[in-house]
Amino acid sequence: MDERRNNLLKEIVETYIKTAKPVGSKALCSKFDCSSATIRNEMAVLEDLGYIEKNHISSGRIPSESGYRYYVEHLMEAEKITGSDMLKLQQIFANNELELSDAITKCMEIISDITNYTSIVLGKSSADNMLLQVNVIALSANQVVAIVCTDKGNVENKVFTVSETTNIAEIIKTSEIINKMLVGTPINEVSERLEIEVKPIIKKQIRQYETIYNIFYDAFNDFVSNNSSVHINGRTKIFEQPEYNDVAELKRLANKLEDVKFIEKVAKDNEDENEIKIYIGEESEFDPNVTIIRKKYHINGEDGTIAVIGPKRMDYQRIVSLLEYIDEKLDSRKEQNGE
Amino acid sequence: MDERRNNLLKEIVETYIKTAKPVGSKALCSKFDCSSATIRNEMAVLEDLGYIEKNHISSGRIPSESGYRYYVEHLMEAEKITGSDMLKLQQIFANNELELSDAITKCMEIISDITNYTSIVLGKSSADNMLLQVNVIALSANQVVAIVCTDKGNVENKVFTVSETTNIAEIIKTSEIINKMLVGTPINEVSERLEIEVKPIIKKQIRQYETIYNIFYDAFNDFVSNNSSVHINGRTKIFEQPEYNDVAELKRLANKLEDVKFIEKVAKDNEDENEIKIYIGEESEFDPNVTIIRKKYHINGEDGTIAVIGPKRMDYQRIVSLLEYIDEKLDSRKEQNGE
DNA sequence: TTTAGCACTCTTCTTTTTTTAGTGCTAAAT
DNA sequence: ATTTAGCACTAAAAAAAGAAGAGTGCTAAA
Repeated sequence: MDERRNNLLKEIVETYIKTAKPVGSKALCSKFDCSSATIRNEMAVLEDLGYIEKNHISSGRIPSESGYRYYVEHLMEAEKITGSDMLKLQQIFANNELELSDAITKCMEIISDITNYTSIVLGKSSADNMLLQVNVIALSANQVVAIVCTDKGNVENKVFTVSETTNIAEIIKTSEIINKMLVGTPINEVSERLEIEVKPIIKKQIRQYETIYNIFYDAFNDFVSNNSSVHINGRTKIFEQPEYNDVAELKRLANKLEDVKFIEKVAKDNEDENEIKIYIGEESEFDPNVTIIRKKYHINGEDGTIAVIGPKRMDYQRIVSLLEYIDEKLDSRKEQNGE
Repeated sequence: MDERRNNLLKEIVETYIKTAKPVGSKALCSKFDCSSATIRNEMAVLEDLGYIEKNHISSGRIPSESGYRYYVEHLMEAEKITGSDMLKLQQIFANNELELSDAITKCMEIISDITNYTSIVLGKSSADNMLLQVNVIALSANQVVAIVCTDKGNVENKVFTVSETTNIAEIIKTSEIINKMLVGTPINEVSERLEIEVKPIIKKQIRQYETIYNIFYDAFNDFVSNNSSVHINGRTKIFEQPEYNDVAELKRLANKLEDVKFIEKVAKDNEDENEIKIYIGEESEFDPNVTIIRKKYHINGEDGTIAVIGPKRMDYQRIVSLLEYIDEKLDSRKEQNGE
């Protein structure tokens, strides 16, 4: 891979990103000051190396997955964010009243809007949350709402209908017992300790302990299963990309983008590193025709992930610079808040 | 419209619903024991009346919007729900532990699954909710979570980062003042009364009243703007219908189905009646190519709407019977709960 | 090493032809 | 007064054929 070859591959990738059309040799000669035949010879080498491929024998070339990978690792310039992109995000961070988590959500909405890709914010992974407090509020003679709050500020609530004979005072008393015994317990262990430690206690003190136990058991279970916040913006934006011009393909992808659990799974960043990560095509584990770019973030001691889903032919440079910009701004705000 | 003509229209509508293909005269003669020419004569009349139309001069007929309307109003049999459909919903209501609102959500998921249409549950229209209680819980030295609860059991929470110098005790004191003064206030009037009545009071008692006032003001505002629950199931199910075989059409509809606010608006049932309502094509105000069927429900003193969005060529009978079944079950559970 | 030249391959677009499903109308039959 | 058989006619969809275009690979000369 000498310099010219690198430049050629870079040019092919970037042209294809811009036009979505296979790149032919003739279109490139002016840029490289040589004949199309020379370009063709070089292209043949790049094809042997597996970086580019063609749809059929006489078409122009498109980057292969390893071509894109080579591009993002060696060729892409870590260009600064463009002025107009920056402007739009700046406005969000200019508002100091805005909580950081809301700022991130807003940023990702904007990114989806300006880039026509799907963007995702995964926050509140309650996994390592601890129980801080459980409140019970009576709504009427036979309805109560149980509110569970964790140390990271995640709150879930559940309304319960109880029979008229159930004593609401007893429910509240039970909540006090739980607060005394279980505060600080990791939220996914609460159900277990509730059964083993709390149930025997309330059995003695509470008349209708069975019914009441079930209320809290359900409330905590609901917490664990519901408590993840996913924001998906512009789910259908990706369809505007010219490669999605086939009904079957469109339906296939639309279905996948419907499945929040699946998106959550592939977008979630469990790794330790703090870098921007790029998953191209098959690597994405979401769909062979998309690329996912994602970045972990930390605010208030909680982890989250922001991610962008676009076609493999996505504007890597732009997305990377946008995500980096958000990260910078986040850091400077955190310093400002003295964290 | 004599009997034969009614039967003919019914047959045309139902055949088209089943096959999605224009219905020709020949296919109908066996059912009516006459020649195709006779059918053609009758069809010409139905066309003059505006109940059926053809795509081009030599195609079979498809029902027009007024044809569908005539069908649902005069021809459709109020058939009982089929056994297999009933079975699936029965399982949900069999579980007496399940809160009714969760049961409805589950039912609509099932309906979307078994019918391949999009289904919607609109609940929690906090419009006529009253403030029941506001709680503040400290998470750390500079973070608090404010939890707002209404008399109907709607709960929203918001995390606030405050500067180290803000006294959390003062925040909690403010929440107590609010609880004393504003409990029972309709939720959408709370912000106003907070400004006019509460602000002057806390100005005297609370040192950092400006910052703290803003926290509560934001929390209530968030409540009003966030607090509507919309569940949309199978957003892309409708694409499985054979009429959606055109990329442009698909994108158009996919975009509309992305817009939760818009769906909420068209699905919401503000009218007084308690009947199942059917909006065909243009009537839907959502999209000329879809039908929306919806039904109001009441549980625990709150209104909600369930709705199904499908092609105009949707299985009216089936959806109506499914929604009726849910309504029946709801009623019997409410009696059981003594409401 | 580069380049001009040329045959060759596929795709895409346009046009033409064929097939098919259905109609409307007329005139005869019931 | 209906119903029906018969037939000419239409439009769409499918298949076939032709023409144009974009791009390649290879060879041989520069």
